[in-house]
Amino acid sequence: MVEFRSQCPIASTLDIVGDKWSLLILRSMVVGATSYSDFLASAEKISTNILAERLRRLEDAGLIARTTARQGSIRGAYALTPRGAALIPALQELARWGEANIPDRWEAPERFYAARPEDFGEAAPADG
Amino acid sequence: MVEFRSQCPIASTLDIVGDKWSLLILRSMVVGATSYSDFLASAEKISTNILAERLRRLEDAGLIARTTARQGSIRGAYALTPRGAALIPALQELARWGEANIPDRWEAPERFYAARPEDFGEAAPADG
DNA sequence: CTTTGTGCTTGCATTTTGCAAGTTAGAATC
DNA sequence: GATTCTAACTTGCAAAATGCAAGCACAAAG
Repeated sequence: MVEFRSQCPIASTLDIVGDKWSLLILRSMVVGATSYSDFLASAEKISTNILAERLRRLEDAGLIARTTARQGSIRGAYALTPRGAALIPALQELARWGEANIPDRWEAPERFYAARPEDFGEAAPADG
Repeated sequence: MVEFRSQCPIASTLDIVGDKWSLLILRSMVVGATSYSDFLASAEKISTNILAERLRRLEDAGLIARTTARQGSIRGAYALTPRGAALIPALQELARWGEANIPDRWEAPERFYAARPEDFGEAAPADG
């Protein structure tokens, strides 16, 4: 369980996702990552033990859900829960700040700024 | 100097303010804290060495400015720079998420959600 | 039934954070 | 003008988080 430093909503949010990696994992999910190897492939080179531990913590915190890709498969497919997707506006603001205030950053892909919490509901979006 | 893990604007923003304390210091400034002892008095009990180091880093990063309260005084008064104030929307989104998704958090004071980056320009707001 | 690849775990080094105590300098007290 | 007082730090060491490299389990492919 998470230990909260105070009852401040910002401090408490950071107690859940304020480590060095959690928000980056969520970011990757917003732009389509679903598997362990997807996360490992991101530009920031997270190490495997940290990734495994963060995925567990984010699952425990109800921000992501692991739905094994096929029956009995070890291969997990991770998806944002509504609770996790509710962090999208915060991620977008952090991205906007970085683009505006740090030179030579990537421009986030359009789908990132277009993403909305409602897109990550219980059902997968209809396909056509 | 900050080492960036990648050119991702989110990752880079977190490389600057993504430690355990920086965003909380900025939060305190948004609601009026200006001195070292103001920051120490916040509910989260930051330790003095960390606080001193974070203030230095935030100043180096151009997010806050130290303006000694009076000529020759050791007593510093810290203020958000426009660059630091530009993080206010991100702080507000983190607070909104915490209020909506973690039980029993404080409600942020009205002045916090009312704060806007433009309020922290070069000049102090007119008084009347 | 060996090879390949994904999804992890383990062990240990390094870095970051935390705690308690000490230091320095201006302000107030006498 | 010495004596507290308090704000603003620094220092030393313990504890926790992170990083790196290697290893292991399991499934699919050949």
